[in-house]
Amino acid sequence: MDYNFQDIEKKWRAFWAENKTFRAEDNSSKPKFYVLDMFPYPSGAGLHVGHPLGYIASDIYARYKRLQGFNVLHPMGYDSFGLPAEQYAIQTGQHPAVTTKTNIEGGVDNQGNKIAGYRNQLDIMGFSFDWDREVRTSSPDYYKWTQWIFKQLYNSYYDTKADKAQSIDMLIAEFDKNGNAEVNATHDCDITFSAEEWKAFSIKRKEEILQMYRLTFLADSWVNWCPALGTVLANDEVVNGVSERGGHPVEQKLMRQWSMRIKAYAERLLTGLDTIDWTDSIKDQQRNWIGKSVGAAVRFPLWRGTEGEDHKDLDPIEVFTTRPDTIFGVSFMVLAPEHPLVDQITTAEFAAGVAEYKKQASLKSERDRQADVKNITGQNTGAFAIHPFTGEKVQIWIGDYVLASYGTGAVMAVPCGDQRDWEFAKHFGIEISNIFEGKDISEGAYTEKDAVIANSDFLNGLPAPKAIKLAIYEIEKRGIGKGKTQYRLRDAVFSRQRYWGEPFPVYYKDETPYLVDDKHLPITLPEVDKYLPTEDGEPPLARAEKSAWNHFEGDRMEYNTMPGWAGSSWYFLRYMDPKNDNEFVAKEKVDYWQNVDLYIGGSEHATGHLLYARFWTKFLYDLGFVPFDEPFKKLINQGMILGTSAFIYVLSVKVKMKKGYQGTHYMAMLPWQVVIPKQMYLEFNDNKFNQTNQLLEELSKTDYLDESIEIDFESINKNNIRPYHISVSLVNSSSEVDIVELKDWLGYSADELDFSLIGDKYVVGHEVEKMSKSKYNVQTPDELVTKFGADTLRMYEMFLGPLEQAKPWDTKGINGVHNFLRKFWRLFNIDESGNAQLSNEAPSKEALKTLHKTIKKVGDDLDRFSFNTGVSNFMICANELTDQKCNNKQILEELVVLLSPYAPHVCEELWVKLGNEAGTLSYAKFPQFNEAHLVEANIAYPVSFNGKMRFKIELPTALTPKEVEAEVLAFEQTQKYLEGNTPKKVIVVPGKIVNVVM
RNA sequence: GCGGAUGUGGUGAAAUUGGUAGACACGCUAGACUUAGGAUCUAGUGCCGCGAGGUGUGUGGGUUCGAGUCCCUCCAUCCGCACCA
Repeated sequence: MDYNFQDIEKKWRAFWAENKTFRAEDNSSKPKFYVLDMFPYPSGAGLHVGHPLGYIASDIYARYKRLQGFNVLHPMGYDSFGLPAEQYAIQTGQHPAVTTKTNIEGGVDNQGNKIAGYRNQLDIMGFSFDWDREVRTSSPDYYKWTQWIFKQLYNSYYDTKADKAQSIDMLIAEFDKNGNAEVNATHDCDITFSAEEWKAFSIKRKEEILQMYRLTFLADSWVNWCPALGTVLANDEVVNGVSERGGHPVEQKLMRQWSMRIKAYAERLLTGLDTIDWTDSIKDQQRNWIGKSVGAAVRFPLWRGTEGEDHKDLDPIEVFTTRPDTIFGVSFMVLAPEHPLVDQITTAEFAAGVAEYKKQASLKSERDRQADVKNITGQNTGAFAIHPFTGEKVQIWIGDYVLASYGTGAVMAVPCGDQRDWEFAKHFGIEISNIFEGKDISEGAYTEKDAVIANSDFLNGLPAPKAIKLAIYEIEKRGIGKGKTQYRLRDAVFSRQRYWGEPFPVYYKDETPYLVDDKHLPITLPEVDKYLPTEDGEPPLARAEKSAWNHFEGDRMEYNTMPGWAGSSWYFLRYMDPKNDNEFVAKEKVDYWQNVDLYIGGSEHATGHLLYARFWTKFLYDLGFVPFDEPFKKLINQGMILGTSAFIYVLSVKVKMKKGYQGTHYMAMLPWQVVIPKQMYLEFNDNKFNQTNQLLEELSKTDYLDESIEIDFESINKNNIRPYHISVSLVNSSSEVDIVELKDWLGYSADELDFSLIGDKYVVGHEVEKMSKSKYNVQTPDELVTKFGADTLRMYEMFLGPLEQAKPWDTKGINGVHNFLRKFWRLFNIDESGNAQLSNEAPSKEALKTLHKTIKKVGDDLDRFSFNTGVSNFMICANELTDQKCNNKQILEELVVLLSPYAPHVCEELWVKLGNEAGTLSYAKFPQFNEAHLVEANIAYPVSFNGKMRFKIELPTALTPKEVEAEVLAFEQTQKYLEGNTPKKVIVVPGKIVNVVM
C-alpha cells in the first residue's frame, strides 16, 4: 500500500483536535518544560513559508521533550492589535476587529478575497499546540490585564536604594514626612521641596510631581512623530530616520505623552543579560541600546568678566565625561547648538555668527547631521568658562557634533585625548595641549587608556585607570561634580494616536490623569464613526461619544491607545492561565511553569519586544507577582527564509522630433516603456552599449515611430532601466514566463508597456530578497502541503540548513525529503489491506547497530538544536535498513518514536499499524541508546603517512597501540609509502587513526 | 570607524573534543525498467590528469605527528550600532 499522506494527515489532525492530545496539565508531578514561539501578527496576507520555520523547530523540540517525560507547555496565540488592520479599516471602513477575526479564523474579506486564516494554516502543519490556551492581545479578556499591569506601573516608582520598584504610596509618605531631598529614586524632578511645601501643594501640583517619579508617566517630551502614520513611534520603531513600518519620514515633536521609565531598569537589563542563554549578537544589540558609560559629571562655572556682561545668575555648565583623568587637557568647551545656555552667554561680537550657526543646524535633519560626520563645523560664542581645577579661562564654542539629547548636551573638549575634539581644535586653530607622557599627538588624538598622565597636577605619573579614580575622588571632594553613570537608553514612549490598540485605564479631571478603578476594567474600545484623527488633530478615540465608552469618568477618557509592544510584553505569562478572570496569572500556576525554557523567534525584535518583555518581567518580579526576573531563559533566532523574486526589465526611451519637423525641440510625450530582454539588461548594466545598439536598432523599426520622430539615443543609459517585480507564480522552472499570461497578470498596466522586442516567451531575472506581498515572491506552505504533505514540508524546512541561518527558499530539494518518507513507509511492508507485514524475531546485529547509531545522533542533534543533521541521520538510517532488507518490528517501532517529532502524522499512522493504541505515541518513551550495539570486532584503521591518508587496514578493535603499530609496519603497502625511509615515529590513536611519521 | 556573524563542490550543506574533508540531499552524466511518472533501480560525480598521482575548506603565515577546526595577518559578504563625550 502506498504512502497516502493526504488521508493520513487529515485523519490525525482531526484525532489530535478531538482528543486534545497536546493539552498541558497545570498540576503535574512531571517536570515542566515551556517551549514558546513568538506569536504572529495575523495579517491578511497569511502565513508564508518563512513563518513556520521557527514553529516547526519549536514543535519538534516540544514533542521531543514530551517523549522525554516532560510536561510541556507549548501554546500559540495572536499579537492581534496593530497598524495594518487599522490602515485597512481606514480604507474600507471595516472594523479592525472583523478583519482581525477573518485573518485568524479564515473567511472572505469585504473585497471578496478568500482568506485562508492563520489558524487553518497553522493547523495543517500538524503543530502540537495546546489550543485551549490561545490568547489574542486584542481580546478584552486579555487586555483587561494589560491595563491592570499599566496601573501597577503607574502606582510604582523605582527605589534606587532597594534597587527595585516600590509602591508610590511609600514615596508619598516620604514626601509627607521629609519632602524629596533625601529620596533615592529614578525621576525627572528638578526641584527640591520640604514636607511643608509638599503638603501645601494643590492636588494638581502634587500629581505633576508624582508623574516625575511614576514608572509610567505623562510628560511633555520630544517624540518621534510620523505624520504619514499619524502617530508617535518608540525609538526602536524608527530606523535610519524613517518609520520601521512603511518607511515614512519621522520628525521630532514636543508632545504630551505616556512614557515608561525603562531607564530605571537600565543597569538590571544590562547585568541580567549575563544570566540568560541568548546569542551574543542579540545581547550586544541590547547592550549597545542601553549604552552604559561610566565617568563623572563636572561643573564648569562661567567666567564673569566678559566685557561688562555678568553671568552670575547663570548656572555652571555641567558636562559628562568618561575620561575625568584628562580634565587638565581641556582647552575649550562645546555646547550643542540647542543648549539652553547658548543665547544667554553669547557675546555681542559673536551673536550674529551664533544665530546663523543655530539656524543652519536647525535646518539639518537629525539624519543629515549624522550623515555629515566628516564636515567639521562650529562657532565661537565669545564666552568663557573657568576650569574648575586650574582656574584658567576656557573658550566656549557651539558645534553640532555635540548632541543635545545625550548627556548634558555639553562636553569638555580634550583635543589630545578625543579624536573629534582634536579635529575641531585643528580646524579652528585652538591650542592642543598634551597631557600624555611620551605620546605623539601631532597627527591625531591618543585615545587609548594605557598612557601615563602628565602636566596634570595631582594626576601626574598615574596610568589612566588610577587617574580616573583619583580624579573622581578630587572632583567630589572639591564639590565640583561627582562620579556618574550615564545610559543611552531613553524612556520609552507608550502612547499611540491610533484606534486599534489597548485603551488606557485613565480618565482626566481638570487635565489631571486618574486611574480607573479595577472593578471597571477592562475599558473596552469604544465604537467610532471613522478610524481617523479628529479635525482638531485628536486621536480617533476622541470621536467616541460619551455613551460609547463602557466606562466613562471625569471630564474625558484618555484618547491615546497603547503601543504594539504592550500586549506582547507579558503574553507568555497569560498562556499559563489564559481564562483567569480574577488575576493576570494565578500564583501557583506561574510558580509551577516558571519562565520560558526555549523561545524561538526572529532577531528583528532585539531592541523592541525582547527588551520590553524583560523590563515588565523585572517589574512584576519586584512586586512579587512572578518568581523570576528574566522571561526567556534560552532564545534562538531563526534565520529568515528569503524569497526569489522574478523581474522583467523595462527601458524608458525618449523620442525626439526628426530634423525638419517643428524644429529640434524634444517632444513632450509619455515616456515610451519598452520591455527588453534580460540579456540586453545585463549588457546595459555592464555598460556594453555597442552591442546593445543592434537591439536598439530593432527598436527603431517598431510601429511606435513614424517618419517624424526618432529615438533619442543619447538619453539611453542604464539609469533608464527599471527592474519590475512580477509574480513568481507565472514563472516556470526554466525561468520563462508566457507573454500572454504575463499581460493578463499585469492587467491595465500592460497597456503602458511595449512588448514588441520580445517573443511569446520571456526569460525573467531573479534576485533573492525578503519575502513580501509587494515583491510578488511569497511562497505559501499551503500548496506544498497539498502536494507533498505536512510531514514532508516540516522535514524539508529543517533540512534546508541550520535554523539560525538565513536561506533562500527553493523547493528543488523537497522531493528528496518526500522520497525519504516513502522509503521509510516501504520498510513496513504494508499490504493492500493496510497491515504491516513484519518480522517478530530478534533483530539482527547490523539492524541494531543502525538503530542505535541513529538514536544517539538524532538525540544529540535535538539537544543542540541541530535539526538539519537530524533529518540527514534519518535518511542514512532508512537507506541502511533498506539495504539490509530489515523488516523487524522491534527496530521499526523504536524508529517510529524517534521520527515522530519530525513527521508526526505518518508516525501516528505507523504506530497504530504496529498494534499500539491511537494517540499514545506523543507520550511514548524516547528510545534508549545502548552503546553495546555499536561495538565491532574489527575496525578499518585509516593509515596516514606524514598526515596524508593512504590506505585502510582492517584490524581487531581489541589490539593495543603497540600491536596496531606492528601490524601496520608489517603490512605490505606500508613499504611502498615509506619509500625506503625508516619511520621516525608511529602515532596510534586507538579506534581512530594511525599516522606514520617519516 | 566600532561590535557581532559567516566564508567548504554546480547547489543546500555535513564534519559535536584537533584524527579518513565533502556525509545526506538536490542537480548533472551514463545505463536499466516501464502501465511515460514530479515513478523506481544501477553506476558515476570536488578540481587537474588517460593513468600513477597531484591538489583542495576565502588569503598569507604559525602551532602540531596531524588543522575546515587552535593562534596571528589580510580580504569578502551579511547584520547591528555610529560624532554617545
